[in-house]
Amino acid sequence: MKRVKGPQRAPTETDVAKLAGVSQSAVSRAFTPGASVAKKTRERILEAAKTLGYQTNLMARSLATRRSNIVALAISNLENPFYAQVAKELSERLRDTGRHILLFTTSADGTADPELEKVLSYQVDALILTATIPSHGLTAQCQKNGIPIVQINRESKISGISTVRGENQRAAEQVAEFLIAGGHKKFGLIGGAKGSNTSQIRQEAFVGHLKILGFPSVKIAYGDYSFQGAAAATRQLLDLDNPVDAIFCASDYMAFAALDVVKREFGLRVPEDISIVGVDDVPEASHSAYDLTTYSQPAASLAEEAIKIIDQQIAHPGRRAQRREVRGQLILRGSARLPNHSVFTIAGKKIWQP
Amino acid sequence: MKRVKGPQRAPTETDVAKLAGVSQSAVSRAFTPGASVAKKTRERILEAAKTLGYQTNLMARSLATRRSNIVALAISNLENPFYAQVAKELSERLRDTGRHILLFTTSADGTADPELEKVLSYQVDALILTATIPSHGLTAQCQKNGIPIVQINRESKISGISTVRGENQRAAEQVAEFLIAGGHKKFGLIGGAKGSNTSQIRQEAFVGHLKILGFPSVKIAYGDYSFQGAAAATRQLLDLDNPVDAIFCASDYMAFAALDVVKREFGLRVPEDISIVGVDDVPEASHSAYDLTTYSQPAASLAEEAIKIIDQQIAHPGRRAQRREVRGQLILRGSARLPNHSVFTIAGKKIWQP
DNA sequence: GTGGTTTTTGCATACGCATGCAAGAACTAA
DNA sequence: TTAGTTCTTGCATGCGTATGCAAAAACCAC
Repeated sequence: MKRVKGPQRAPTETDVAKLAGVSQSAVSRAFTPGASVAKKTRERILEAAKTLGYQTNLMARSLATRRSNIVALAISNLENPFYAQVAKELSERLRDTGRHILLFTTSADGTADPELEKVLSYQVDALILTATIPSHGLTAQCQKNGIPIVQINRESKISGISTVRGENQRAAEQVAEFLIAGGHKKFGLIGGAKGSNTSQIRQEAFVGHLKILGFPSVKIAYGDYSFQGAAAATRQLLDLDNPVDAIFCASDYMAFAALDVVKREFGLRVPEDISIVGVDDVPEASHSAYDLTTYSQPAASLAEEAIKIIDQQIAHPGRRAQRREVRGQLILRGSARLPNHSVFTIAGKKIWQP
Repeated sequence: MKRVKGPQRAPTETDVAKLAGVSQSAVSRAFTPGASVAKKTRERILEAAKTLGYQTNLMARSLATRRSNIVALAISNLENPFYAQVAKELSERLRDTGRHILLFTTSADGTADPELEKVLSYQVDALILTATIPSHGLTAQCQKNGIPIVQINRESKISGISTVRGENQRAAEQVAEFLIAGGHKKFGLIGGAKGSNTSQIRQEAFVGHLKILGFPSVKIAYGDYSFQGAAAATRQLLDLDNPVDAIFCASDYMAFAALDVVKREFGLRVPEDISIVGVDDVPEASHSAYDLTTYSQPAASLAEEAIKIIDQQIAHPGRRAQRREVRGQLILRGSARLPNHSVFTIAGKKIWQP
């Protein structure tokens, strides 16, 4: 009795062909939808493939077809549940169309990661970035090779890059109005990274809108999108001579840190003493531990739109980059004081309709 | 003036060779560490490559070398911050050795996902599973082709699969002792999925140890590792005629749900009325919102060990599967009553040393 | 300068799959 | 039955890189 030892090589189309008594090309066609194979032959081939345990070698296929069915996903903040959720949504949607994600965790937000340049080596079909800005070189290369780039949750001035984002401006403005309606007077904002334009847009809209409405002085600190950074930023805003009584955070994740500091270190009551509002509406925001009022930015829609853009760009390579905005809404919970007017409860959900 | 239109094909080694005035093989060697190329030639080639923006085509390379430098990672619970963290750690460590992650988000815990079978098509060098059990077919195929499989945080009876896990048994026993020392008498446990052996081991150890110590009756409910599931399980344990006053949860993520329900729905004070203990010590556990007492299971170490195993298996294909246990410790925070003896504070950290 | 040793280089081929082309098989209509 | 169609099939080649082998070049010692 002979025992098989050591790793064997996986069966190839040639192996299958031999067993089924056909040519390698026939086998290839049997696995190519729409190719010309007789029904009977096809069955014979599939059976042979099954008994051998044959699986298409996608490396070889992609070498021949110049399509890998792999999409690169660059994430800087996987510990932020928002991006974890985006990753999950993307993964599931891509899977449904037979594609998979090659994961790149980039270091900091903002600047480009040299590691990311290697993306092209993998012959990916597209590149999705969350909270990451690609280098000029990478962008140029992708453009040249017709690889679409989509940024999620970041604007980009670079013309070749498509964009999917939430309602940054409207979110900031509505939060501003909401906090004013709640009776607040001393506003603070915790931005993300200074280089992040998403954060910047929200900041400008928040500050600008408050100014229009009669509150010209908004205190600003930066949390760098990290938990620790946001905690430090919160301390900054509360250690002022005239500390703020309402904080708008550029992400839920940072808002969690703000809540922590506000309650534990400063002993403040939320929302009686201070209101905290975030952006994203991650699942944790609804946990009673945080119970965070926030402007939502639905990960599922972001993922969906991003993939739509990719597919369009692949189908029509010439087409120019797109910018899409996904709708969100203000989710009223317990971390911000409710205005005593214009708040309605519909189907158990609180709505603010000024 | 001629404008370049449409996507161009990426430059190949042949292109570089032509520009540098050498053969394609020379270019290949210039990019292969340890290959025989004259220093001068190499420089000329690298320069040519640079001006053309050449990047190795990894599909072609992996076709020729039979190594893809891609590791498949299957994750069922990306929304659980513990696994997000594991993914991050894995990604960073693999990146340092020039490898990348192909992400598979599998559906439920426990059973095999047919989608995962496609893993082999990508010619991955290894397969890392978190909270996922591969099908027999997949396992067999991997064995045959010499592709190592490592499970993180799950045991496996299957002989071909390596395992990296935390101290499941010790964690459960120590938590049991700790809760007894805290004066608790009515114990509950929230398990993960019924099919999860990790959960089962913890359950048996917890129940068994409590029995030895004189508490034979432990109430059990299953949270299926999901937030909603754990919330329901908590209700179950508290709706009993004789409700529990201490709950051990098979994961921090589920413990968060338990805390939520206990506080919001039942109005209980933690830890005065009830103690909640988790396992994992995810970053969120230290947030004051949860302030969760938990037995740690360091993601970084899990990732590190998993990769070590992979590398060993690749280096020595014959070697048999390994099982490793990563050490953790009981992290004392505010969600569980402290015993009034044997608790010490060292460097700001509370330690329980019975 | 010579013979021998070591390094460097190119040629040819393999990796596994896809696909244009032409030959062969099957089928249709008269 | 035959000529004309339509389907199937195999052959040959290409995708971009790696590598064994032998030829060429460079180097070395005397």
